[in-house]
Amino acid sequence: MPELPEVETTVRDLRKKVLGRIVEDIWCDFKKMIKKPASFEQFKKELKSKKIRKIWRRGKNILLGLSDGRTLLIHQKLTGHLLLGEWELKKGEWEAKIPGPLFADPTNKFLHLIFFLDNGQMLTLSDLRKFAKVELWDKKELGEELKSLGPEPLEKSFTFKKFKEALKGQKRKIKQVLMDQEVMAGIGNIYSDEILFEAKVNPFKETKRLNNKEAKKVYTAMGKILKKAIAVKGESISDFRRISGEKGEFDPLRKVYRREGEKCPRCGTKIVRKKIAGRSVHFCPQCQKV
DNA sequence: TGCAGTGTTGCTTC
DNA sequence: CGAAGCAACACTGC
Repeated sequence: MPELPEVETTVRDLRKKVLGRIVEDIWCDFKKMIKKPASFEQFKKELKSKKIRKIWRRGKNILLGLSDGRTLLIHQKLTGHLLLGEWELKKGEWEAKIPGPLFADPTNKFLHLIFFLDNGQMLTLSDLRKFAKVELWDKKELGEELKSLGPEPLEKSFTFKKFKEALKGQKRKIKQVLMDQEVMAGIGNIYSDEILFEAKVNPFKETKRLNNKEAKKVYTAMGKILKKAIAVKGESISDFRRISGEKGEFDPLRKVYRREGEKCPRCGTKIVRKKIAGRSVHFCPQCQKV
């Protein structure tokens, strides 16, 4: 599940490897993932010969700025992840050259989209469940598209004061609010559980019932957990991999997510799993009392 | 064996 | 309007 730390990891890896590269050709076997422009042929035509000039992140979106001023937006959703391989020209046709160790990992074999680049590299999207979306936006439309996203949790400008304002008037439980991309952008199920454990706040806590001290703890834990996760290149409990195919190293640092029945590392109480609005939530019933 | 569980987003429903 | 439910999809585990 690529959330903010995984998307940030991908973006930093991409900057090192594909900045300045030119898209020579594109292959796709699941054209429904290309949402804009509507036709794949048009998408291919518009991307061909364009240079990748800028790479950044907004929430969970990967953004590639192109030499014609347009931007390629990739949202990996649940199981999508980008991988960097190589191609070679055989009998006048592109052929993907797949590094053995990378594609020996079963999560890396669901290739549905390939960008053939000008230096013999290929940037591919592996996505088991095929929920990922890819869009090509004009500059002025992109701003409109991203407008609904809330602030970036790690931006310096997202102060505790701004955080409290974002929580103001919320009628849902704190876990739901942290995961709402319009409130703040980039947090999903894994990191909301980990942040609330770190803050010792119960995920079922009604947001309006958080006192200043608790809100501060959630805010501080949010910064701490997200930065830590970025430093170790994200989690790989499920499908996420770095573009090299390597796993992120957050998994052993995970305190509660998917640890139902295991002992809380703080107090030894068994971690429980419950549901909030149809999604699983993991927490320590002792450390995180309502 | 079959079916619930997995979790992001956007659309539909209430 | 806001919140809940469900579909998009495919594989795993019970």
